[in-house]
Amino acid sequence: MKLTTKGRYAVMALADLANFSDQNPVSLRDISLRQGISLNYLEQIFSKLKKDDIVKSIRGKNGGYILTKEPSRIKLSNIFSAVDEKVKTLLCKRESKKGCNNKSTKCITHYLWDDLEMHINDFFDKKNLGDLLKNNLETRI
Amino acid sequence: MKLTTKGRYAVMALADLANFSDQNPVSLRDISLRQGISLNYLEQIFSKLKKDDIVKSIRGKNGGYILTKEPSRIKLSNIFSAVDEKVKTLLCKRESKKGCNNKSTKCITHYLWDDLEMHINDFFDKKNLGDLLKNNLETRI
DNA sequence: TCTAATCTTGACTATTTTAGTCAGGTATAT
DNA sequence: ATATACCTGACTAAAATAGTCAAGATTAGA
Repeated sequence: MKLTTKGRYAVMALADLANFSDQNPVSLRDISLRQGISLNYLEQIFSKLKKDDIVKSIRGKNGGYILTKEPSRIKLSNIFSAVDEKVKTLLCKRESKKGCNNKSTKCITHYLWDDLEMHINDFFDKKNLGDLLKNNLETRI
Repeated sequence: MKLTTKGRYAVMALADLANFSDQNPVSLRDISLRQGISLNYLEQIFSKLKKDDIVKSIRGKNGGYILTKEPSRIKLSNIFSAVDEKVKTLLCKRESKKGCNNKSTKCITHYLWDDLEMHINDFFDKKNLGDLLKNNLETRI
C-alpha cells in the first residue's frame, strides 16, 4: 500500500499557493522552482485541481492560479479525490466464483477492507489545508 | 494509494488455515483450491509468513502448514509486515536540497504523512485474525 | 501590435511495482 | 519407491507511476 507523489505534490503546491498569493495569482513556474516539482507535472496536477474547482486560473502574462476558497475550507479529501489519489482496496475478482459481492456471503476480508477505507477517508476528511499551514508554522522554527 | 493482493491473500489464507486445521496441517494445495489463489503464489506468501514465525511447516506427505499461535494472538499488522504490505509514504527525495528530513525544517506534508501512517498501522494493530473469524461467522448466514 | 509569460491539452515514455509463472529442487509418510 | 508435500530463485506480462514533450491559446504590458 502506498501513497503516490501526485497527491503529495498537490498538497505541497496548494500550500505554497496559499502562502504566496496575496491577491495576486501565483504562477506554476514559481511553485515549480520553490517546491522542486517539474513544471509539466504541475500543469497536469493543476488541470485536475481546476476541474474540481479547487483553484481557478488566470491566463496570460502575470497570470497564474489562485484558490477558489479559503484554505480552511479545502479538505484534503477534496484535493486527493481531484488528483485521483484514492484508496483502492483491490476488490476481490472472484465475485461470481465464490460469492463475494453477493449479498449473503462476502469473502472474509471484505468487511476489513471496507472498514479501512472508511477509516482513511475519514482521516483526510477531517483535515483541511488551513490546518496544515497552521501546523507547519508551529513546527517550523 | 492502494492495497495489494498479497496482504489480502495472506489474510484469506490464514483464515482458511485457522478454519480447517484441527490438529492436522493444511496443505497449500487445499487452500489454493478453496480460496482460488494460485498455488505458486501461496508458496511465496507462506515462505514469508514462515520466516516471520506466523506459521510453521511440516514437510512431506500429509504435510502442510499450521499456525504457530492462536488466531487471537496474530495481529493483522504482523501479517502485513511479514508479506511486505506496508504503508509507504513516499518520503520526499529532496532531503538535502530543501531540508526535509533535516531536524529543523520538514516539508509541509511531512507530518501529515507520518500521521496517516501511524493511523493506519494503529488500525491493523488493533485487529487480529481471531476477530476476523468471529466477525465472519456473525455476518455470514 | 508585438512578444513574453502564462495557462491548456493531449500524446508519449521510462521506470517501477504488482501479481503472478516456471523450473527444479528437498523431505517424508506410506 | 513414490507420491505428496514444502522450498527456492529466477523469470515475466501487465499495470501503475512519474513524469516528459510538443503545440497551442490568452493576455498584460512595452
